[in-house]
Amino acid sequence: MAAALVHTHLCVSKISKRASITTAELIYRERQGLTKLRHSNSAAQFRKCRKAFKTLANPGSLSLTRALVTFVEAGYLEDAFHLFEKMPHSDTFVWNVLIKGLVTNGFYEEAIDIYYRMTFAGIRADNFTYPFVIKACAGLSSLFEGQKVHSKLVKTGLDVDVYTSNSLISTYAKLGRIEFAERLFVEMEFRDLVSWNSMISGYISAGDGWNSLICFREMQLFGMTPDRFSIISALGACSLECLLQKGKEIHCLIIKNEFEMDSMIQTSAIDMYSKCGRVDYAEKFFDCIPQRNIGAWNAMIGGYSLNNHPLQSLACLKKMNMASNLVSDTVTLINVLPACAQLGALLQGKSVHGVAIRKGFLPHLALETALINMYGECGRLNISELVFGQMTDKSLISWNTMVAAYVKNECHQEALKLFQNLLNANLGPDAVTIASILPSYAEVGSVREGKQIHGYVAKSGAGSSTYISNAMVYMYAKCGDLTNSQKYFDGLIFKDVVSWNTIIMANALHGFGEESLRFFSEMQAKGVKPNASTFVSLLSSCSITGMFDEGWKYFHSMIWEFRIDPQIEHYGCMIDLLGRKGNTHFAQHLIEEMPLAPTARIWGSLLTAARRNGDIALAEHASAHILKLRHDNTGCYALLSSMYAEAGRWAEAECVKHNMRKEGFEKTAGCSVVEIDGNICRFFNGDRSHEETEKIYDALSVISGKITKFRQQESVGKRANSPEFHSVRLAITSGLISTAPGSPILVRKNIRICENCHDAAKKISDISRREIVVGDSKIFHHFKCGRCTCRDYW
DNA sequence: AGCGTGGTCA
Repeated sequence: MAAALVHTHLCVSKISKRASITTAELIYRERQGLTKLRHSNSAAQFRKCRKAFKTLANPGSLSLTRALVTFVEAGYLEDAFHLFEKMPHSDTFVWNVLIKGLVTNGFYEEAIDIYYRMTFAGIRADNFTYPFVIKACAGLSSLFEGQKVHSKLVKTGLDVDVYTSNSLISTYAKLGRIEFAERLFVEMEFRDLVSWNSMISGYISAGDGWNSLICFREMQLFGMTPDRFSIISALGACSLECLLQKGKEIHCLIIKNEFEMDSMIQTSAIDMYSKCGRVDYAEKFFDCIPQRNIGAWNAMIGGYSLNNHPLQSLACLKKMNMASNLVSDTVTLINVLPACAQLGALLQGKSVHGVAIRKGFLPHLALETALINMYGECGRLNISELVFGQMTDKSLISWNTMVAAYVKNECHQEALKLFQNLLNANLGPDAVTIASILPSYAEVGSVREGKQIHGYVAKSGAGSSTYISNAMVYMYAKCGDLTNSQKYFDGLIFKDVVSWNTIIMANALHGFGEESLRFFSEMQAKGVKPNASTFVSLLSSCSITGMFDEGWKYFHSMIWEFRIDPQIEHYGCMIDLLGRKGNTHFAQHLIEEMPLAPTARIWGSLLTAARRNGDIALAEHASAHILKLRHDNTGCYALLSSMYAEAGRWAEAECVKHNMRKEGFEKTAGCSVVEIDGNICRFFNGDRSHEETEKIYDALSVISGKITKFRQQESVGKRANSPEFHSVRLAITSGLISTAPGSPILVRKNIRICENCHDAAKKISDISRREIVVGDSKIFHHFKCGRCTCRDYW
């Protein structure tokens, strides 16, 4: 209790810094207060406040209590506090007024402290006190405090008060304990309209629109007539569950009850229609409002953003600024930012940020989160990071948004690091977090990390989502663990078309073409209709494993049997397939003839084909197109320069390297990762930083001796960038000497494996009698008995 | 006596 008292004084001093009021100060404050009140445009309040100040200046005529009420009503917490400390406060009423003032102004912690100070002073809290105290618990998100207060209520018998019970219902719902709210509601002896409304909105806090609507119907069966509160909540329930029909019914109720001029109902109705995906209905409703309030505008601006009409969203904001005297508030900005994000309109986004700063809206949790998202979508991660770093208050949503921003910009390492911080901060990841982070695990995660995230998926209950399950199947496959990917897939109770597409792609990635085809037949046998993505997986599988005839067969059946128009990705697969067959002319022809504009990825396929066929002219042609289309062309430059080098055209090779540096690109350093006893070992080319370096290099020299019989002499020179010491070989060797004989070795590499190492890996798999799996930037190579699943084309 | 419950757009 002593601690609570000390705390109270600290908190009080936050609000009221001075200890006493002088007459001069009073006059000053009066002037200040009066000016403020004039602005607030309330003549009645203005007169009252003036009277209150007079009362204070002239203690003879006093009604200090009345003055206190006036201060609290005007929101002058400082003055209220001064007065409170100076007046006798043996009366419950005085305390109640102060607590009310604190709660309505958001000083929840202080309100709770005053409540404890009150009980400590021996003043009995009454049925007027508790609704505020309970509301403060909700504001603090403190279930602990809430339950403490509740038990006190039961002890004093005040829990039968309908006001108090109603507050408890909504507070429990807000604190995530809808079952407590339900129990209270059921056990209430007398339920009024507010009780029903609290329950209806309580279900919405719990994210349960269905029960909210059931409650809404039941209240009518009990003879209660819904008021504006009930209607606003019911509309919220329709938005939550996307129930357009039900929403229209409630719209009828609005008309019947003549609530159309209620601005909050207007806002809710616009929101309901746009959340149900009918921005046109929302627009109609909006257009019929003669005097639009800021809420209606905000809902409309948000509705356009939500339904992917970013230009209309921006236009709506402009219209608001032009056609009305309304000014943007925080919600306006929060709603228009997704539109900037969708358009990638950095300039507009920045100007919104500017407005937020100028108007003093920051820091603001939701607004900052929207900014992080906008900058992330516009590719300005550094600003996202800056905003995130400066946030004084972060919610799980802000964390999720930052993770998603990293993932969107393919900064997977950063995403994983942030996710780790999130776990360390003891913020339980939710389904959104997991869905955002899984692609990063797929891109850079190890099998061990994959299993770790598997644990979080199970713990968070996110595994019941098919979306997340599919991402898990893909993640395991992308981490190199096809067995667990398969297992996870087999364990799925509900498999949608994406699940099947994923397992087909998973097998394609690992070069198991026949398996892919088998899954394709199986999905059709199970009655799942393939979609365009199914064929991307299937055709990729054909091209990766070189099933030429099957590839064309499926391409044709896609068009003629399944009536799916080929998209650019399908053409990409076919061009890969043609390239693999060495038919570069036909590949080029297909690019020219296809009805879609070729992308950098398409020219990349042609470039790969050119490389395999040693066709430098074609490679130059493809590269020229890539350089025009894409910004980051590190891979393209690297490939071209190595082709020139292989052909002995050194000057041109050097020229390409020069251009690359000129544009500010560095050749990506090759890096391979192998997992040994759950530890991740990372190797660069010629890396000597590993603690077992001597052992690894000794073993590698023995291996090299066995696989390159006549080149032995050369390697004495030991150039660090010689293929002999490429990162893949270091990783494989490290795996060989540190794991049990006969067990498979899994290595992942950030860039394409070079031909020399591919050849070496085949031989190593043969002489060591081990299965070696190497995942490079494109596919997984399963080396076994001197052969690779990619059949030497990648 | 006066202080009380539920609500929109994020």
